[in-house]
This record gives sequence, C-alpha cells and structure tokens, in this order.
Amino acid sequence: MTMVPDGEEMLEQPCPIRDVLDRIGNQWSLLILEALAPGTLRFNALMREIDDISKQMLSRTLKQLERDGFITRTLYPEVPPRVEYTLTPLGRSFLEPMQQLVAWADTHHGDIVAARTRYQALQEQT
Amino acid sequence: MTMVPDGEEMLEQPCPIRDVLDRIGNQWSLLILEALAPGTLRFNALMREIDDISKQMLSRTLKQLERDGFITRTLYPEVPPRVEYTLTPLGRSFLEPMQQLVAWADTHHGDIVAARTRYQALQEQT
DNA sequence: CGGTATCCATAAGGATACTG
DNA sequence: CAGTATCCTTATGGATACCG
Repeated sequence: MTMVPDGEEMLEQPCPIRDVLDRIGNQWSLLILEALAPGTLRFNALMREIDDISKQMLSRTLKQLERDGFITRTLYPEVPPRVEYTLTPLGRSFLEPMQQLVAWADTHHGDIVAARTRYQALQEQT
Repeated sequence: MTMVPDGEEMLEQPCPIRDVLDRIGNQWSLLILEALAPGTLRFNALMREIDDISKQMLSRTLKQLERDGFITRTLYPEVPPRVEYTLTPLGRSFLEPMQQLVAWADTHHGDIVAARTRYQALQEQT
C-alpha cells in the first residue's frame, strides 16, 4: 500500500534539469501553461483552448502541475461545481524561459524540417 | 518496406513547440547538447561526460540530433575509427534558450521539491 | 461540470552481446 | 573505437464508460 495513485512516482532527481524536463517535457504541460498565461481558466475552458487534448490527459497533467507547484486548483462547491486553474508565482516565473523556447521553436522549426528532409534524402541514396 | 530504422518516425508536427519538445524533451538530448556546448567531442568522450548514459541511448539520441540538424557527425576513417560530434549553427542557436531553461531549473528546483513535499503531506492527511 | 476507472497500444529507455 | 542487434521492462498517451 504505497498511496501513489495513477502510477505517479516521487523519485528524487539529482539533476534539476532532468527533473524539470520530466515535468514539462511531455506532450501537454507547455500547452497548458501557455493557455493559463493570460489568466485563470476552468477545466472545460482549457479543453477548448487546447482542443485536441482528452479529459484524461488534461486531468493527469493538471494534477502533476499542481503537485509541482506550477498551478493552483480552486474548487467552488457550487452546483454544478466550478473549478479554476491559475498559475502560481512559480508557474509565472517559468513563463519567461518557456516563451524563449517557444519563440526559438517558431523561428527554427523550418530549419529542423529542412534538416530532416535532407537527412532522409541522404539515407535514400541507398 | 518503409526504411525507418529503430522505429523512428517522421511525422509532420503542425505545432512547432511540440515538434521541438519531441526532440529535446527526452532524458538525454539536453545533456548531450550541454556537453557539446564547449566544443567538439568524440563518442566515448560524450559517454564519460554524461556518465550514466548507455551506448545504446547515446547512439540513438545522437542520431536524432544529427537528423534534426542540431549536430554534425564526422567520421575519420582511421584505425581505430574516430568520430567527432559538433554543434551546428542551429544547435548553437538553441544554446541560449536552453541555458535559460537550465538556469531556471537550477534556481527553482528547490521550490518544486518543496511543492511536492507539501502536496504529499496534504494527501497523507487521509 | 469536472472529473476517475479501466483497459489498451505504442513509445521510451535499458542490459547485454556482438561487430567492422 | 564506435557503434548495432536483440530482447525486455516501464512509461506515456489515449478511448471509453462511468461517477459525484
């Protein structure tokens, strides 16, 4: 009985960057943080923002981000229930390096695609 | 017969940041790019720099980075063979946003660990 | 509305042995 | 020296159905 739901582990990572990448290096985290950058959003609003994420993955990723202190989850016990997600100061502090990364990706995405095409062409010369 | 060795896929990602994360969001890519930042290194030198990476993973990750244009691989056909890995201009251009991310990770790693500890404590109040 | 439970497919990571 | 091949384990992502 270890009380670690959903297979989430708490392994202490000695290397900070690896630990951070484990958190934000996945498919969805960055998209969620971007979506929350302008301000608080509710669960279904996030679904609509990110569009092709499933409830399952949104729920899981939000929980990780909350656990690691990037966002807060506030439940308003109304009927129907309302839940709001907001960036913490830690989450907001991450926005700057993140947006640099996003900017780099936007600028250089074409180069990467081009490199891949070149590489593939070379491979196909038998 | 698709000629995609090792299960590597070439899927066109519509979203630049996702595409970039697929490449550098894994366990090893960033460590390799950091190791190559000061200059050219050989295969076994990289092994020693990164220390706990296996030959298998180093080989695979280097190939991806080469394919996507971050590094070049130069084979000197001597005996024994010598292979040198160097950052391309694209790879070097990535260094700045990457080092911002690393700096953020170093600065805020403690906050993340603290947030996790707090979260876990809350969960354990049954 | 905002999730969780279940089950499944694929991808990532790795140990070990072998090779040009 | 610098890898590749093989085999295996675990992690990640997702579809679907159900719940408070």
